[in-house]
Amino acid sequence: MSGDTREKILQAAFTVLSRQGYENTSIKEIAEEAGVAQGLVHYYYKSKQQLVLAVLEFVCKKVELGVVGEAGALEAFAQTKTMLKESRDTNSLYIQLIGVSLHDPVIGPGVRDFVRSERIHIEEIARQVLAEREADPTPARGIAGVVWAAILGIMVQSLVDPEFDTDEAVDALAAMSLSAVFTPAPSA
Amino acid sequence: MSGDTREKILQAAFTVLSRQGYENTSIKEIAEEAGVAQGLVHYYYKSKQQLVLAVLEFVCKKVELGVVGEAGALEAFAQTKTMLKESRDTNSLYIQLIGVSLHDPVIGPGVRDFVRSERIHIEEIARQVLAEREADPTPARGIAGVVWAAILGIMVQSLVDPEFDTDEAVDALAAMSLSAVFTPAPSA
DNA sequence: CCGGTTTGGTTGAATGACCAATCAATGTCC
DNA sequence: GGACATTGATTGGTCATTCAACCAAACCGG
Repeated sequence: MSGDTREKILQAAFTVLSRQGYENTSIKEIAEEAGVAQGLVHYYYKSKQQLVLAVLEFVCKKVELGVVGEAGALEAFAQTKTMLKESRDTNSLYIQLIGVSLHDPVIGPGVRDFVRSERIHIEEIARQVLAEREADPTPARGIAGVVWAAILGIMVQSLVDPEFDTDEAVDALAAMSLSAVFTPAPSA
Repeated sequence: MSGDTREKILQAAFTVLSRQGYENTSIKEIAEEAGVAQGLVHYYYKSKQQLVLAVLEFVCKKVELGVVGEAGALEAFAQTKTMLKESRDTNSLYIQLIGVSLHDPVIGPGVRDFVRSERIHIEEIARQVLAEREADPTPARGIAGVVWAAILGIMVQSLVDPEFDTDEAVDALAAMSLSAVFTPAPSA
């Protein structure tokens, strides 16, 4: 039952990390939560960092979206809204790891690849929307960068500030993104 | 020379934090960098967390912007560009502390207030731009939330991914923000 | 002008705790 | 009997925080 234990550890790690945060979480606590011996955690994951990266992948598989198409962009924003409401624990872990990644040689590359793939996903959506309007696809990359950035920033605000109006922000983002499609950007 | 030592400690703390990151930084190292005894750090700052919060305030005073007005919005985006290039250390600390704040009762409120005040600052600019166009000021709050969010997200990408094109993203953000002023958002 | 005293600043060693990672030993299934 | 899975004690550190002692300068009564 190897794959089973592996997953048990991942799930336990996520639980403890969500409750206590990265730097207040010890391998010992994760092992206890999973009901296994401390050494077993290191048997499956060479270091705490690799474990945490695996946890990030593990919990983000569940959140993955799969939208494309015309009104699909609007659909994607709607999904973003519920994601911001319902995956708070996952998002919280994500933000934390971004912070850690800035000074950790293992987590750094892992998070960077993660961020890239998300942005590229958004870029594809942007490209499709632009194609449907028969507009120049060039600004897609810049727009995707901004949209990803905005979603992350909204995520941060909704986690940090309980009074922040998340839906309002996502609506504003949707409006800004779509209006940008009509008025081409002035080049620097 | 009390205020002097205080500042020496803050500066040293920033140096070490920038080099090593929050969780790899010990009070001992900060004291060494400042050339004082370990105990002195706790004499001025009751805990590591309060010290780090003070550092954030200390380094952000230097970055503060003071722009308003018509083309002032464009000016603000230009300033944002150079801020993203030149204050990387400060930004890195900021992002890290956001992550830590999610599970720290001392740093949490500190960062939250920080984020709020920044967003309010942007909201004022947005309100002025809308006023000049004689448009409805209602969407200012939502727009400000998105603009702050986007700047933070761009900051993250530029720190995490060396291949990220920061200027392109800021240009796209400027274009999106300004075009949003003309086409009012559809309400949910 | 001068002893003594208070006060604020400063020291560095000691405390008590915690942790990631290792490893030899044990168990379990084929 | 061998490979994989699991144990938990051990190792070698690290850390934030506390504390008793030390120092110097300002202060004050005489």
